[in-house]
Amino acid sequence: MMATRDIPDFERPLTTVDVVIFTVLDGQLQVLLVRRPDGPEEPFPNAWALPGGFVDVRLDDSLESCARRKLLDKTGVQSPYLEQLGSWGSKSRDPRGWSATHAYFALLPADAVQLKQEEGKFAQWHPVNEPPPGQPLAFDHADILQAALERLRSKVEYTSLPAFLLPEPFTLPQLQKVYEIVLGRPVDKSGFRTRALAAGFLDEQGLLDVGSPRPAMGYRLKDRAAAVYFPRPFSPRSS
Amino acid sequence: MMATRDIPDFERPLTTVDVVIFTVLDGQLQVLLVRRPDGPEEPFPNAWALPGGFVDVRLDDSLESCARRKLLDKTGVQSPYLEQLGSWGSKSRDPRGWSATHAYFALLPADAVQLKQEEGKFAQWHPVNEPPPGQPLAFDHADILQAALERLRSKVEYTSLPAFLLPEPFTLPQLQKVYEIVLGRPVDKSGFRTRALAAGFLDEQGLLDVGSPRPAMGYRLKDRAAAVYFPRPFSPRSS
DNA sequence: CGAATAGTGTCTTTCAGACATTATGCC
DNA sequence: GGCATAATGTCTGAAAGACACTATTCG
Repeated sequence: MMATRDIPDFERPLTTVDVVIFTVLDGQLQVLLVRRPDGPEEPFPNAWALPGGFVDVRLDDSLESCARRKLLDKTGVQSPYLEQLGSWGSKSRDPRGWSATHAYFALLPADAVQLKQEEGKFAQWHPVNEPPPGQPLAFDHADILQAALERLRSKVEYTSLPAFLLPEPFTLPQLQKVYEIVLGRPVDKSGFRTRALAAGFLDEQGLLDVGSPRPAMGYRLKDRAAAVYFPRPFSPRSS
Repeated sequence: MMATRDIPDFERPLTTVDVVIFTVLDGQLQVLLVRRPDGPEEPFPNAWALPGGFVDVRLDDSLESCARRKLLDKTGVQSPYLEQLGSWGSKSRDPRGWSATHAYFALLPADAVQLKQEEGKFAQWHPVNEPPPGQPLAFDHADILQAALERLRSKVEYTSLPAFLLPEPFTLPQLQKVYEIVLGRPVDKSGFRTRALAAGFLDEQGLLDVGSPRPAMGYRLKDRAAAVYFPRPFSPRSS
């Protein structure tokens, strides 16, 4: 390595933040995408992309606050579950120059979201299993989305993450459904209930009538800031 | 969010990469630290710091190749186990300005390292349990080191990561020792052997005499590039 | 009273942890 | 042959998965 003695005089990389925002809507896991602006000088004009953009050193105190700002702008949600996913940086990922993006992923209940339509820019939910129509995602956002999905699916096996996708209060059958949606496979009811309750992240909120024949107990999270880790992962018995 | 239509005209954050390099030496988990340069304009002069520095857009194709370059510079090691840890960015972490660092962590066998002493800059191994003498670590490197330790200790519970800390070939008792060093607790021999062998990441290399009364089977990794995940974590029986 | 969903009980099998035992090589 | 370490065997208890059963509400 050469001089760290001083700030280097060569070009600084571009610094951006992107947020992968998940929710469950219509029984599917969905991700929020925005359309890139049109224009001859724009990278990936009109393509769908993850919400994000440049770090603004005048507005943002930190990477995380930058991510929260973008999240608030797009969804109106103040404090969803938010975790850092990783960073992607190379000289080729953005045609405008050497760029590094810091990716976050967020989980929130669909009903909390007020999609903002500003200046002809559309934010829209897309099922993660159906690629958005038209061109592929802008930049390396397909890679980032893929990584976010893998992280989510892997953590769902042993954490309370899916609870952040539901509006409160929710019932255990509803929560189980979300686990099944994210995992893509059925989950045993009895085992699920035992584990979820034993993990101790739920507070009872009284019976809840959700339209099914028999009302079920409503629950809310004890702590909407942090996920809870189960001692062992869910796993179908390997025969 | 405002204009992503164009590259913003305000200041760009500084972009750096730091590497947390672990090895096992003298029966302890150790981390490689370097001394910050001295000088009136230097941030944290003379303090110990993680090896790292600015991304050089002329030299580095990507964040990872930047990390590998710094690793090679400091240790001479070409391809250790390397994984991204996360990023830390804020306006206050570096007195020189808004800065974002991309942290990686690397595992390597101590004997592979040729510590380079250049221009009076010292790279030196430090046991992770003993804070280095003098001032605290530069920047937020104590936080980063802490995060790396947590990541390592957590992954050791259910992956083959410790194998990357040993020179090949190694024996199972040696490997078990490394697990115990990183975990900070004893591990049952029988269970360890069963799990390690069942995980299928080892290749037999013939008997190895390591000075103990009875020679033990030597092993090497089938794949030095990737860690293997165990189906279930190690865990002492919770009585 | 029947249908549909909520919630509980029970059985079985797996498997990790604990610990005892055997195997091997060296002095 | 004894000692130290390597390697394997055995037992047991905990717990997860599978599935059957009971409970509750509504029409």
